[in-house]
Amino acid sequence: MSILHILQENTIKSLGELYEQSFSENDFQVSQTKPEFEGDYTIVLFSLVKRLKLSPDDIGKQLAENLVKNSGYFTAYNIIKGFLNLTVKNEYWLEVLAGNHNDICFGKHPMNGQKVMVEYSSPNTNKPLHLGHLRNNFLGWSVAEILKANGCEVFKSCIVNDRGIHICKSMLAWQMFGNGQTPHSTQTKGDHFVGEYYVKFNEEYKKQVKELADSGMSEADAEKKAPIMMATQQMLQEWEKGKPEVMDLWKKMNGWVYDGFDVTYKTIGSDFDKTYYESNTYLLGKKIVDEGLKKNVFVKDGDNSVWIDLTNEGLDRKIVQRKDGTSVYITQDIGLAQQKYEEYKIDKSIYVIGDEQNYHMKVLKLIAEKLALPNAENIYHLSYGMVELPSGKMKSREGTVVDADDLVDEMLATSKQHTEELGKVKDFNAGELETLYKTIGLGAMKFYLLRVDPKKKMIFNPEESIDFHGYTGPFVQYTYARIKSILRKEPLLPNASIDTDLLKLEKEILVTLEQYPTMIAQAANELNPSVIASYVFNVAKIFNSFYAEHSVANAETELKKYLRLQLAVMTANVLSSGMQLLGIQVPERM
RNA sequence: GGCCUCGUUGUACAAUGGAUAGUAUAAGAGUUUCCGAAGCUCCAGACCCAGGUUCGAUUCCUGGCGAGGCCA
Repeated sequence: MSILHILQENTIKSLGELYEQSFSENDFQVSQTKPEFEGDYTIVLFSLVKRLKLSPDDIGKQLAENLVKNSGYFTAYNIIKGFLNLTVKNEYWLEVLAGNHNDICFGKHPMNGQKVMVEYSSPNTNKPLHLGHLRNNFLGWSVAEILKANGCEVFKSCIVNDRGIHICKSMLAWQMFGNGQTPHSTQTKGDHFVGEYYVKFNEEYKKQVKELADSGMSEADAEKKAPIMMATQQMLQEWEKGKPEVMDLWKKMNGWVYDGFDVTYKTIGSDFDKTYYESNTYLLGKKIVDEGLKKNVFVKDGDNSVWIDLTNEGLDRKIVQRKDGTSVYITQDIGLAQQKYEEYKIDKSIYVIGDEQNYHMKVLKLIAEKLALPNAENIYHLSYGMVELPSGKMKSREGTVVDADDLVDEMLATSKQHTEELGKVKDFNAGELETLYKTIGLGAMKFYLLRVDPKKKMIFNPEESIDFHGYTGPFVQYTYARIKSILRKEPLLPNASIDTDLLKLEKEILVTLEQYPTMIAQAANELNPSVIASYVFNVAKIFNSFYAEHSVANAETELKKYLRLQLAVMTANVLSSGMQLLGIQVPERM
């Protein structure tokens, strides 16, 4: 139990004794004491003033006296303008340190029996991954790890959008312009290869539309009547009927794409416990429509299309099956939601999907609830904002989309350049250097994309992300490597006793380290890795400022040296653990 | 047109309704015979506007203005 909880419980108890009423933790606020004041934790007294009809000073004084006398955890207090600052006894902090400094699992919570699925990444197979996918992948992976650390059993899943008109576009363009070329024959990564034909399709399409429009056809008609588009529509129908040549082509080209994706996923560290393919799940929609009609959740219109009325929920009437009997995305998604539950018996289902789908996901959840799917209320859309560049928004039409692989390459090159400029790694061999560049480059990118609240749109600045100064991944990695270096030179040896006199900065490190379990719980609760990112950075910063002034080597006494080494070990463990939750590689040297 | 999200220093990000609105960068001033200066110390700069609720509002509510997204 953290000192925060201890303080809350004792405060509730003390208030009860003093004023003979019952209190809860919502009746007052506890926060960490600001550095410029004396004390470790602060109770804000204003919320109690009205209820007790006493002045903040009186309440503070009575409460503090009681806490100091009875709890056994607090040694001193002061009251400033309605804020009660309490000092926790040194023995408590030293016990935390002695008991946990060597525990590499410190901060992680025991299994709680909850099963959670995190669906993320979810690519289309007609083009390669881009910058937006990177935010998605890093978020999904990190959230899954954070939930595990918080005690959940987690299944990572991915739904591959492997069918539909967009795939057929690439396929048709390859038939027209491919000349039998393959990723192998052109030395191109498979997903990029297929993506090129998607671009070629659009170029040809635009050309044909313009020709038709020039010959007098209306713009709208031209868009429908362009031969290449009609051929694509026909191919989609043939695919749905399972025509062998089309299926073979489809399998071949998707295979190329998967080979490409595998490489990217391996580089960025994404993995999945279960991959779903839309080609297998898109028929689940039909089952759902039947079920919905039976339960009178859906209604059939005169033209045979099926609808759901969500006007009472403040939304629209929404179509769930077209008049030709084909299902729409939303119904397929509900079918898959049901299948996930049946296969894994999950308590909670998290979808990492961009915020442009907020409306879609709201409807999905609502329909699932109306159909009374198990745990429908525990469908959660982890919505994230778009990633923009300093130069502006990414627009596929304008060709300003940043390719994931290209960006990763750029990050590796930059990390190499910066590292070489510093010239600190002369004793590294070629293999170690390559690993290091990857560790730094990817660490920089992950930290930068995760340090922002997921809900908010953000600007990704590649140059700034790989800066070794400031609020960045490399700074945290550097701090870790530096601690490991100190510990190599001066290992921590067992010692019977420890200095009980703490410097203010030593205590600041301890207070911060002790909060790690709370931070994991908060990050899991909010599904927000930025909580961990800012915490880890804070730990690194405090460590640096402390050891700049108070080195291990020059410690005043042996007891001080021992204490500082213990602190260094615990800091390294927390940094390492936190970086792993963010998917960041932990360098022993850099 | 309807619905949703967001406006915080030059820039990028924080802040369960609480202390002097944090942090990082860039700008300015220091700091390497000292365990890693990829560090540390100091300095200066911001809540879109107008109302309302409150002991107290960047936060909650209403209305503007501005940016973005979704739907037909």
